[in-house]
Amino acid sequence: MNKTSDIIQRRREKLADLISNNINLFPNDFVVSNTIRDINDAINNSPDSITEDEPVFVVAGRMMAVNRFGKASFIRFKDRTGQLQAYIRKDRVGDKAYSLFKQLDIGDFIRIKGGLFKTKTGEWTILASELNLISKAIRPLPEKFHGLKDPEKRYRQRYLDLIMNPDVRDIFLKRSKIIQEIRTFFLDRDFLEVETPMMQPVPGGAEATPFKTYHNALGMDLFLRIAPELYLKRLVVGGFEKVFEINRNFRNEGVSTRHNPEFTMLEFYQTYSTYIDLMDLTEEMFRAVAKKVTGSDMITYQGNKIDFGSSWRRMTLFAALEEFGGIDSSLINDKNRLLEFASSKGINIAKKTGMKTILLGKIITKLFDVLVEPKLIKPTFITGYPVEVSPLSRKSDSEPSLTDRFELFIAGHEIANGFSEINDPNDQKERFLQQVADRKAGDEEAHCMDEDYIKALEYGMPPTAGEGIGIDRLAMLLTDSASIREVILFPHMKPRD
RNA sequence: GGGCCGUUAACUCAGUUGGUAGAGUAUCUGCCUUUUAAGCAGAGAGUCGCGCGUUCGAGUCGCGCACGGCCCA
Repeated sequence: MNKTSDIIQRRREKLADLISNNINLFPNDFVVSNTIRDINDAINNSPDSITEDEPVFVVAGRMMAVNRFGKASFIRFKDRTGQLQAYIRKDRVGDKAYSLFKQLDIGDFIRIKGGLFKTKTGEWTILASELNLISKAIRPLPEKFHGLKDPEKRYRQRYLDLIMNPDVRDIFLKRSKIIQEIRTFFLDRDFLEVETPMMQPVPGGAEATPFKTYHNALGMDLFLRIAPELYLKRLVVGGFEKVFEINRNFRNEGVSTRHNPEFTMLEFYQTYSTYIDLMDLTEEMFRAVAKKVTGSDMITYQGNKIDFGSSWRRMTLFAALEEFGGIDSSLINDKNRLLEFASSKGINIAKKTGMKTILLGKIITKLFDVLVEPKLIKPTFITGYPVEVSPLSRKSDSEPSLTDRFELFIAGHEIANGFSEINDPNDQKERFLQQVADRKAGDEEAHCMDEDYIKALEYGMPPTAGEGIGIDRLAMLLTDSASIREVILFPHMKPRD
């Protein structure tokens, strides 16, 4: 690592040579007037009026390939908008510029001024009348044909991945577009975009282990948020009747192809509606975003065709357990028989929850995770979640042991979670107290009491429904990515050495 | 946490039963004014992830560790 490789050593010698010839390797006074897109537009719009002399373009970009002949060269360079070939002739740019050009390397940034012509093979090419070095690369880029493949290097040095692999670049362009389209979707429906605390004194809104930090001046512990939920609902109390936030959550758990310790979540809340309305809204939003981003409402994910166009199946948790998990409905309310069933399938529920007495709801949702979730390939809303695993969801009027809640599954992944909110402060307080008791009983991910949130509810919150959608997982679906690391620019990695 | 796989030149990869470390691209030198992974001739470039062990001798065999990938929990 500390030993300079041959190739970099040679590059450094070349740099010293350029410097001694008074070449500024990092100038900052060159005007760039055009993008490669401008040039392509000109070619597409009026190819017949183009000559070697006009129009004249001034573009800049990173040199990606060079074919050198004696006194002329073809190069390929790219900017953010595309890639273009240039032809550099010694008799056109002059002896001085050409001898500088001969010392340039793949990876360097150059500026070219010139008109366009078509080569023998019919490729539009800029014919340089001026050529400048505008930024020098000291390290060599990976080889052009095979590119950069080593996944570790791709994640650690994402910039190289982005330079070398257009598919990777495309994924992140799509990710950006996904977020932009979501934002547009909600703004168009009169939602207000807000930002709520990332550092919270009481971590709430989800079952997860938080990251802990410390505020020196205030002399207090703070937690990186595991969800924005309780703050967004405080805003609903405050009169923002439709709010959304797209931002990071942090959960102190392992990394996998589906989990990164920080991930992006969309949460939104809308008054005077129910979880049923949100299912409809969710379908509408996914359809709109998929169409805008991929051009179609039929996507392919890891070989599965997934239809975002037609309406999605809705079924209860119990029905799903019966249909996909092979669990007879007579078992659903019988803890012991369910536990027997679980162990017959090799599922150790006690180990998973860490609790002395295991709640029925925990057993059911764990069985669901293992037996049903991977089979829900087509988009499916699951409803009817038990109260004990839904401490922020409104109890169902018809069946108070269940809640007005759904989760959305696509391609075997949980994508969204939504429900009608509890707006009765006494009910919410009881639920928190039960969570505190569960925590005492060994459930380390149970919710904490948030007195301040109860106080807010006591001022009155209108009937509201809210939902969270995992943006990384949505991005995985719409870019056909098997791992969450492929849709996060800088996934967390252990430092080397 | 467990299992499997990977780590060799700047990049992508070979490397046989253990016997002087290989290729392509890239780099450097020379020739070349329409190439498309340009071509021709020549050259340089390696702590084989790290450590310990076995052996006359380890990229190769064994043990441990690190980092990464996939799968399972």
